[in-house]
Amino acid sequence: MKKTTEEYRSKCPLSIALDLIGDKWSLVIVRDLCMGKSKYGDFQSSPEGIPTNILASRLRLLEENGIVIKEPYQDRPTRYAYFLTEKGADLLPVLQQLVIWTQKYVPDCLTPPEIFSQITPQDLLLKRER
Amino acid sequence: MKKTTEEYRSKCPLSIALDLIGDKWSLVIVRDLCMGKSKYGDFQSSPEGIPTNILASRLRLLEENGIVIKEPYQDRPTRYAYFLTEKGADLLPVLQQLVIWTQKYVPDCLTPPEIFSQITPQDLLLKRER
DNA sequence: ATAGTTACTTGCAAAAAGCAAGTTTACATG
DNA sequence: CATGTAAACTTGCTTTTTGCAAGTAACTAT
Repeated sequence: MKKTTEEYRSKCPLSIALDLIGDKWSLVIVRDLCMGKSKYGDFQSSPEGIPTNILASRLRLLEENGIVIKEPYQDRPTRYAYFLTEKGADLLPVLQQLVIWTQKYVPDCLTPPEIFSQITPQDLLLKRER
Repeated sequence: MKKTTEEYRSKCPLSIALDLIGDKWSLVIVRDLCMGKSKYGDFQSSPEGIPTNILASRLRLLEENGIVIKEPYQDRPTRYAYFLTEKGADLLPVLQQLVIWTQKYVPDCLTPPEIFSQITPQDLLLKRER
């Protein structure tokens, strides 16, 4: 995933998207955020087993790119919970299409909770506000 | 991108999709195929400037994963042109959603040809048959 | 005969990923 | 009070992947 200051490979919107979130881990974190996870340990406990240094660096990059924001959820020590921004929530249709594709072509993959295919980016943000 | 024989990180359809095409280059090649490019040199000449060894390895993996097929377009020496399979063409909605997202959030990106947002996976395969 | 084209492969250096261990700050227990 | 546990990271190091440059093979054109 691209550091914010670097240049894009081209001005094609597809390649820019891949510069920003085109790696093996970023969208896995976004998926977890869509499913309501918000703390560091939540992401670590996902079945893919993301290495902790990669998780920390991806959260930083996702924040730099305006896809997530972090908010303190306690003091002493200050700990942060992570949430999707509108920009991040708008990645949901991308995730949904990826899931549809895999479901069609990869036999032994799981079926996500029904709600996953039904929610919209707005739903994710509304959940946030409550 | 995943070698065909390896295991997936999990059985989640999202992470499987990323195991298969979650890297910086695979979908750039799929984009070019959607736009009618088919020869090695066509992919090389795209503005992103894919390194030739990466291009060769990605075409091999995309073929192993059933996303592209190659067909000889001349003999002496035998040269192959690459085309999307149905599985590959069905990645179009993913690309379209990625483009919508970038257009919404990244100011100075280009607008793809109007046809790109209008075509369907079936159109790509029909084009093939002619 | 020489140069050019197309589609690659090979070798090597640089960058990124992955693993294990360590650090920090605080709470909980005996 | 000392020890242990937990959450959220960071650091160090090895392995893998990427990226660049150069080389190769099989023709075609001049």
